[in-house]
Amino acid sequence: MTDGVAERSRPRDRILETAQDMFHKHGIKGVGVDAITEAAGTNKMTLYRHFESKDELIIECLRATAAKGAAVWDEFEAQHPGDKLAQLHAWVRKVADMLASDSRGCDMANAAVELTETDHPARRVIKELKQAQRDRLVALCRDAGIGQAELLADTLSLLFEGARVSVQTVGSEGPSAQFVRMAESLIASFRAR
Amino acid sequence: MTDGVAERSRPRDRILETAQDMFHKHGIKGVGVDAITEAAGTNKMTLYRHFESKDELIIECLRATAAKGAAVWDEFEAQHPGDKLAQLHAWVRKVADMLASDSRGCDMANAAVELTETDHPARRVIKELKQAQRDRLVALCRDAGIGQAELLADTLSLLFEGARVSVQTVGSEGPSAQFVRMAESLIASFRAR
DNA sequence: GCTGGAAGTTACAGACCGGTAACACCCTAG
DNA sequence: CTAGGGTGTTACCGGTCTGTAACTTCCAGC
Repeated sequence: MTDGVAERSRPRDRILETAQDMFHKHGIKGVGVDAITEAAGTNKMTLYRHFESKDELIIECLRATAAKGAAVWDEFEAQHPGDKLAQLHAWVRKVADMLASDSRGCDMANAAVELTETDHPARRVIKELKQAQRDRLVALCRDAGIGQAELLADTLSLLFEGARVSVQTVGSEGPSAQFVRMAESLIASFRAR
Repeated sequence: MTDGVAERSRPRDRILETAQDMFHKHGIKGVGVDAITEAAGTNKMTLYRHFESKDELIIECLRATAAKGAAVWDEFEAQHPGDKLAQLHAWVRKVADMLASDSRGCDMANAAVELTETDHPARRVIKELKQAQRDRLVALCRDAGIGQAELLADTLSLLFEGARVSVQTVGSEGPSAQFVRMAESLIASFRAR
């Protein structure tokens, strides 16, 4: 039987899960490794047996978060098999849900804000993952039969990214409240070209 | 004669200027008060004689940065007196300049990412300043004779915010490179309605 | 020249940080 | 039963952080 937050899974998994959650809520520099291990029901030595440094843990967390995001895209395909336009609209709704239910924005973007050293090992990972996200959105737009797929995907990307930041600064009643309307009318106008 | 970075102005002004610069480059949690005072050519005691805490210094820095931003808007008015549409286009160009010349994004947004405590004193200041920014953009759009001024301003706000974040994650060659094209075609389509 | 306030200096308190060493424990595979 | 690897525990290192105390130095206004 699992007991509450920290499942009785293997320590490494608990650490990774807990670290993702705490980094998301309190920021990377706002959480120490001691706090993570305590919340994960383990200890610092065990963490350092599985991750060679906090930086590596950060990277693994970002990869795990991105993998969860990729899984959501797979759900779109499962729910609307072959219907790329429906998948695009599902993405818009999903984004709106995230904006309404979470006020801490994108972990990768937040990490990029916090980790200012240009040669920080996490930065290239962030760039890779964000480019993969963008590529997937471009492919979706293209496969939905939209002409200027790159431009639409980039525009939607910026709206998305901006909305997640805006929620953090002025809350979900600010400009981000109009995200669905903006995205839908954008998609419509690109389809009309 | 001023010697390099730290002008021979009054210590409080030097601290404020230096702190703005260092917070912007290295993040709030990435800079200690000792480092600020040293770079400002003064010392920690003097800082704490002028600011009651680091948090208050942060707030003053945000206000100062916002004031500089407001001054840019005044330049638009000076360069295109009465021509609100030209001022809107000047804003678009200015944003593009910022995206190309600075890779560290908006200080207020970055602060919101770093200061995760919901009751942090800086958070309400960030919200106030961001709302003021938004209000000014709405007014500009409305005075430019655009019908759905709020919606256009909110859309431009999200594009802007998203572009500044995107520069931090994937660089200035990513989606943010299309900002001008997106903004201009948006303005055109709103004007056509 | 004197005085008073602003600024500089040194030292320190107390907390937290990432990371490591040494050792005890437990549980499973053989 | 035993061996060994994964895990837990405690203590510690060296460094950094915000913030303060006590004292000295400087400089402008009178």
